[in-house]
Amino acid sequence: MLDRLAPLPRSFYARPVLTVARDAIGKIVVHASEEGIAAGRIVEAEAYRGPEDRAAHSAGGRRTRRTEAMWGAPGHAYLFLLYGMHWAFNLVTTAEGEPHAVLIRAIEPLPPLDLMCARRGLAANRRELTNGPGKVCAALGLDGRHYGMDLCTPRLFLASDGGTRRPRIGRSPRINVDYAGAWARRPWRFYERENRYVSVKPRD
DNA sequence: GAATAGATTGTCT
DNA sequence: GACAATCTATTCT
Repeated sequence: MLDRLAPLPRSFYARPVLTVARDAIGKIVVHASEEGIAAGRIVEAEAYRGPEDRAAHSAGGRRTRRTEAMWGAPGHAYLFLLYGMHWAFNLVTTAEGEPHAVLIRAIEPLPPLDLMCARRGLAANRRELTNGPGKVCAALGLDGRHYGMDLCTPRLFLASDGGTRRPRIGRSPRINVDYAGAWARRPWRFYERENRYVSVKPRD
């Protein structure tokens, strides 16, 4: 099943970041590593749009070693370390020189589940498997080594599910960006309604 | 179910 | 030296 999936083209990422974030819901992330294959349906994602968006790492035009990937060409991976112990996975979007990215906050794991369960130390069908950005990276086996990786290769990519399931999409403010003032209240988080793997319960 | 504390490290001021 | 787009275990109710 998973081996029949083909990477979405770069044109998928080379669009406005809010469009990509919304369109990412229902897409499948695949990571094929030496350990094996792991994949899931994206059920929650957030858009970050520097330099004007004060919640983005690229806010105010910040361009450092850490944020460099955000400024690069669309269709690449931006990963960063949170709180010294969890990685977060983002899609670089829009165009080179525009530091926009989509944070993948939650996925619904797809079989085979054994590798993801082993990496998380949890039984299958536990929603804690992948209901948060750090958990997604742990389950998929993503970390700093994947920084800047091209998402249009068979190693790490997004794919369409072939339109088998049409997600009902909800919107809400982004999670844990209170420091960004008015920007924190923008509804730039997208999620699949009623999906049990969505991290923070939306109030809709 | 909600609230809280503690973990732990690369990056930037 | 402060801090971060978080997670987990624990301790409540």
